This record gives sequence, C-alpha cells and structure tokens, in this order.
Amino acid sequence: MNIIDESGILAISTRLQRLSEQLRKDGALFYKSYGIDFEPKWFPVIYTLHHKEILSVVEIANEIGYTHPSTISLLKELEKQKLIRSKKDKIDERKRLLSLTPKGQELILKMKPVWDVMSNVLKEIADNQNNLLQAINEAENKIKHQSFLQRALQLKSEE
Amino acid sequence: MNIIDESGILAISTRLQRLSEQLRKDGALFYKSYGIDFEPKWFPVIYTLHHKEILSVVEIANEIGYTHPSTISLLKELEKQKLIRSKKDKIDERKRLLSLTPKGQELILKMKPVWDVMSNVLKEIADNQNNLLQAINEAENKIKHQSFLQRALQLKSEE
DNA sequence: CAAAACTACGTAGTTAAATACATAAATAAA
DNA sequence: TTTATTTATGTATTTAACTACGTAGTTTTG
Repeated sequence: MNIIDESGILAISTRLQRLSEQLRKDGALFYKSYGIDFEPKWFPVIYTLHHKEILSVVEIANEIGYTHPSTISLLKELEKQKLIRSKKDKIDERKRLLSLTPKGQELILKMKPVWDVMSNVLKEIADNQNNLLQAINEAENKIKHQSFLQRALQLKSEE
Repeated sequence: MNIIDESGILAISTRLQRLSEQLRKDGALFYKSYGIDFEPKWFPVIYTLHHKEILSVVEIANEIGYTHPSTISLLKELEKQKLIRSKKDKIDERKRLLSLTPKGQELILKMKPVWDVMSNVLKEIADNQNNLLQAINEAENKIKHQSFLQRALQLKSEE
C-alpha cells in the first residue's frame, strides 16, 4: 500500500480513476432509486442540449469536452433511448443537428431534483479541508501554464 | 464549458481521468528523455518487486491495488521486457513466484534519479492551496465511511 | 479419507475513453 | 472553375482498467 505514497506518476492517476468509477456507479444506482433509467455518462450531452437546444455533433463534443468519436457514441445511445433526435442541417449538408425529444425534456424535469441531491452529496464528499474540486482546478491550471513534462525537463537540466 | 461547473456526478469524474492521462503520457516522455524505455504503468509492479523481491501474482495485485487480471497483463508485459521472471512455487503448485531479473535491477538504478525528479514535479503540481493528494485521501475516506449512494439516499429520504 | 469449500491463476468479454484514418461537403485560392 | 484546404462526421482500432467465469491445486470438515 505504501507504494501509493511513495510512487511516482501512477499513484494519483489510478486512485482518481477508482474514485470516479465508484461515483459513476453510485450515480446510476441513485437514478434507479427514483425509477429513472439514466446513466451518469449521458448527463453532459443532455444537460448541454437542455440549455443550447440545437447543436451539431462537433459543437456538442466541444461543449462537453470530449473528442467527437466519443461524443458520437454517446449520441447513438441517447438516440436509441429516444431522448434526443437529429436532422440534417439544410444549409450545411455535412452537419447533423441534435436536439432533445419531448421524452428527453420530460425526463429532465424528473431528473432535476435528483441532480440537486447529487450535487449536494458531491459537495459533501469533495469539500474537505482540502477541497477536491479546487485542488483539481489548481492542478489543472498549473499544468496548463507549464506541463508536467516541461517542469520535469527543466528540473532535470538544472541539476 | 460551464457544464463542468454545474454538472452533477460526471464533472469530477471525467476531469480526474483527463488529468491522469496527461500525467501518464508526460511520464512516459520523461523516461524517454533519459533514454529509458519504461511505461509509467509498470512502475507499481517494478517498485513492489524491488522492495519485496519475491511475490506471487495475487500478492502483487494486492500490493499495487489492482485486480489480478489487470496485474497479470502487466506482468506479461514486464516478462516480455525481460524485467521480471517467474517460477513455480514448489510448495504450492498453483502459485507463480515473480522476481526482478538482473536487467530489471539495473534499470531500477537508472530510474531512481528519474523518479526523484518526477516525484518533485508531482509535488509541485499537486501541492497547492488545496493539496490534491490530501483532497483525494479525504474524499476517499468520506466515501469509505459512507458511500455516495448511501449519502444520497439519506438526503433523499430526509426531504 | 472423500466431499465441500476456498484459493490462485488464467481467459474472455466489456467499458469508456482515446487516436488514427476515411469520406464528403464547403470554402478559399490559383 | 478546377484544385487545394478545411471542416464535419463517421468507422476502426487501441488502451487500461474492470467483471464474470472456468479450472486446478489446497485446505477443511464430516
């Protein structure tokens, strides 16, 4: 176990993944406890379309911060669930315009109270002496400013 | 982008994965900058065998905190790299005992200074006003004590 | 000591993301 | 107005983890 404490690059990495998987599973179960058949991974697309109404594939991908192939597979699932639908853009024939179905819009109404609870619980779990979200923000910002690799190479050259 | 800020369960989850992937990639590149052909994901096994010398598959899995199938695939890679080797346990014929090869031991000597730098950079990145490792520990502990699901169900029933 | 339960290992299949590549439409440039 | 470039979408493949299952030794129990 103390590998984790002494380890280099992987320590944080794997633990973050675990944590995220757990949260995802519990999220799905919590939806189920409301009789809602919804997977947490669908949230970003649904939420985006709830606010933006009509978007193309790439636009959604950018909004949710995934690559477009990943986004396409989410969209496929959501179309299968009849929560979203798509039609061709008449102006630009390459584009596929996505929007919520009435079923999708109804579902959102049902999910809103669930999201409320989830959001509070998440706060409860992540808001400690060291706030997880803040810690992530701060780490992301540091990396944005100068990557792990750049920092490491610099430290190496200083020796 | 503000999906991320307002989102429920996925916000943290996906960002943690991204962060970890970036660190992993940079880790690999940094090894390469020393002319070392080593993948960060191999670290836990190598490090464990460096300290424990001889362990079975399941023992390693427990040490590194992975399932045994995942561990087996790591072990396969490392055997292909000739960094570790295995022999049958004479007492318990089901067991396969793993240990470092001389090549593996040599490599560790070369990697030690690299690990030092990495470890420092990781500290630099993760140690902010909100310490990422600490934040993870704290979040993990909270979940250990009461899961996301339990907390959510409780909050739900209190309404 | 034979049957049952447990343990160690391995394989197969799944998942959620990514990259890399392919195609077709739209736009810009010669 | 062809040709080249860029953009939008889609498919195929890869990766790193997982769960589920099967088999073969080992240990425990009746």
